[in-house]
Amino acid sequence: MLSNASKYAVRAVLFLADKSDASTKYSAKAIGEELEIPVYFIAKLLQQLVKAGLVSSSKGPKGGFYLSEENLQNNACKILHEIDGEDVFSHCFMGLPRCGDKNPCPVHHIVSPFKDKLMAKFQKQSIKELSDEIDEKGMYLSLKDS
Amino acid sequence: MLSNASKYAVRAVLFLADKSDASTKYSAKAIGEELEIPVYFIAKLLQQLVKAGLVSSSKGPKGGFYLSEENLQNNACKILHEIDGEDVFSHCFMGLPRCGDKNPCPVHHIVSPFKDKLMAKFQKQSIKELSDEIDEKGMYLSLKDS
DNA sequence: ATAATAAAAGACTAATTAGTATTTTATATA
DNA sequence: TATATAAAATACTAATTAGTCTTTTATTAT
Repeated sequence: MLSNASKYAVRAVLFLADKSDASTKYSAKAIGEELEIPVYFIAKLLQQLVKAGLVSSSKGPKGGFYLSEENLQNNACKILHEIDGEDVFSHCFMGLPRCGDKNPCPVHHIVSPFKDKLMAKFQKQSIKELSDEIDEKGMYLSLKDS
Repeated sequence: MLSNASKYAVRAVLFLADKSDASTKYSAKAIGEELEIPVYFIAKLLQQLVKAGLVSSSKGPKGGFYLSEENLQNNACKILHEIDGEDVFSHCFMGLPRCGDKNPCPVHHIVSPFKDKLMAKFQKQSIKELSDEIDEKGMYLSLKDS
């Protein structure tokens, strides 16, 4: 459903949402190691997100990636769309072309409400709100030391 | 989540569950065209399932693929496992290593019940039962002519 | 100024998944 | 018994995804 790339990207962004700000930046190396993601890979992904205006960065010593206040107002869906393309969630789980409420595949009635719930998480909440919820409810972006 | 291969395979098997029996067989060509699946591809997949004992076949004129009464007693999960390997559903949706009830990723509480429901479909029901339900509830395996 | 740091850019390689084509073997039927 | 049919076996090619590496550019601090 999601590519490794977009999973990595979302985790990295949520990490930055929690830990970074304009004066506390993280290098690709630090992020990759913290989240157990290949360093060169997450570097490339974050650069792509910077280009798309979803993440902020600065070069040089004390540079790195971070989320600005504006970045925090975006929803997580934008990350997915930027990395995996616009139709990440639109394909039928069983691969049935033109599957829908009127012509459901055998698992449409299970998959459809699941997608709705995911959308509520990723689309209706801002990254800031999602990140706060992750903190409150004790969810994890990394289990490196657990 | 599922590969094209396993989606194709499940649809093909459910098609055979509905339409075939020991005296009514379908060629790979017929199945591929009916389900809008690349013919050579579904041929190869069905051959793999025959080898695994999940589908039956006979060669020559009037030959083709079909499901025997024994084949119908299997669950659909076996198809998925045969094609995509044993850990199709076990990976975390966000790619978090060691995600689980105790250490949930940000969408674990949404994904986990979804997986349970899918399991109930694919693991607890036989292919026969699933196929009957598809008939009853008017679900689709193909929308070729809709 | 210069050295060190870290992103940006871009060019790769590797692995996996998807799909196609060819040859061989078995079997029904004419 | 010859022919046509269709699976089985096998060997591919193509496309996508995953991951790595090198060079360049900008910036900070010494």
